[in-house]
Amino acid sequence: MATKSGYLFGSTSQSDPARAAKRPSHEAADPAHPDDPVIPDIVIRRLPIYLRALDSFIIHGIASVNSEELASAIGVTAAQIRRDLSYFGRFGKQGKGYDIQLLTGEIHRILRLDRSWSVALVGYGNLGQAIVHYGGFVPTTFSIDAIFDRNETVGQVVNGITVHDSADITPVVSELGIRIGIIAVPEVSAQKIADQLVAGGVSAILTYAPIVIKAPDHVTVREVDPIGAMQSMTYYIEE
Amino acid sequence: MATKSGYLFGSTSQSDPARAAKRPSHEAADPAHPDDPVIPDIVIRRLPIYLRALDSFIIHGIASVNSEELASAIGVTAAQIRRDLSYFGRFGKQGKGYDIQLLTGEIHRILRLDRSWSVALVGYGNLGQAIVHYGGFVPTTFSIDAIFDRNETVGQVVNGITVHDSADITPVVSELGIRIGIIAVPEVSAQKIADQLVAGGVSAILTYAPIVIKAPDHVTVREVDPIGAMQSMTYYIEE
DNA sequence: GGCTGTGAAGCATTTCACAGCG
DNA sequence: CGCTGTGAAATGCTTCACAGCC
Repeated sequence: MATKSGYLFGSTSQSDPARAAKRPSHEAADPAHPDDPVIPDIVIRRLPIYLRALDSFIIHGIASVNSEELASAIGVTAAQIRRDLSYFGRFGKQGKGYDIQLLTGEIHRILRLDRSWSVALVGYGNLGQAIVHYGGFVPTTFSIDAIFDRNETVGQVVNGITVHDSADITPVVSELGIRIGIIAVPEVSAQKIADQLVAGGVSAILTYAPIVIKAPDHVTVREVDPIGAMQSMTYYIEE
Repeated sequence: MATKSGYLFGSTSQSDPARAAKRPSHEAADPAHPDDPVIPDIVIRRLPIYLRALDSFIIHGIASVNSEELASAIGVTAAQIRRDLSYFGRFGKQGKGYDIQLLTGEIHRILRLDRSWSVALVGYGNLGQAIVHYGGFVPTTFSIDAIFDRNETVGQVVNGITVHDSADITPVVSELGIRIGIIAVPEVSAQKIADQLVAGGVSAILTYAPIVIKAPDHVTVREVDPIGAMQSMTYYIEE
């Protein structure tokens, strides 16, 4: 359905602009929470950051934090944290703060990270291989269950799964019921790959290709754009 | 000095929150353009996207576009493009639109991409290697001129440059006059690496480590966070 | 007493809509 | 006549500030 925020395109993501009527639309597709007061996408994108900070507190053996402490760990204001969380419920205790274990659980539930998600990776070149072997995926709830590419890598077995030909994206993704796709192919083929993923039933796409991926409204697209990030930082470098 | 926008942390970046007084502060450091009416960081972060779209038009042999065409190629509104560009000058022609060659040149100048920038890469594991071998860097104005790591990779020669020991970041970066650093090391060492880079004179940091990097105000930090992007997309996946 | 949750206020960004130039 | 550039309006997000619960 509709979309969210739109200040910039998010850390990623994009889409059509003034499509229907308003909503600058981009990155986000409609929430699977039609009833909610429509939570800003910006808030949704901050939740993973809160999660990381909470993890860090847990590791340090801390059991509860107040909004002030959490805020300074992340680099935002305490009011923002309280406001963000208030969109979803009342997780704190006056005079106390937030129980970290509890809050972590709530955020996981909100983001639907309290289950595991199958992911399809398209493109098994340098980047794709780095993604597969990246340890950072392990502690998360995502598991790469299908890999696609063309050329010689097809047929190769990685982590127990066979690299399929990109031509089979739609049927394989559909068969496996995969809802998340990662695009790690060159720009020229990115849009086509996205279309195939969508046709296979994917509704969330993370793309590393530096182009604006067009997708239906119900598909969320986020873009990882290190080059763009660098190109915008040079603006601020003082000589 | 100060900072920019702050809606989320940008596609990346972050920093302290209510540091001085207001400005949510984050990602951006003061512009090297103290006189300008202070351009929103969000606008700066969109310029690389405009650049990509313009490139694509050039490749297709198109010489000029109006705001409407450019907008629909990117997925934003025409008004936004006109407003964004108006922060920097008047690059269009009424009744005509924008000359692509000219506009590309102007944006390059604005972002200071009309020169080449030396970059230091810290971390030469899977990710670091993928970054070095990533073709996407070639057509840009960035060149990795120093690589750092620990362990066995030290001393190895890559693309003509030797992998230095991370202990030497500060002196080497300083010696080479490098102003941009890329952090591709595990979370635990990321902050320390950032400190070393800053001590060496770096004022723009692109980090792949999923933690909030603290840096002085004059340093711009942008974060690439694929895991966070995925964790926030699951919110929208409809069953 | 401390700290959350939240109206209301304050800002920032986007969009409208149109005067006016080429 | 088309399309830019831009006041002014609209929208959206963040921060203030405080009532009220633990």
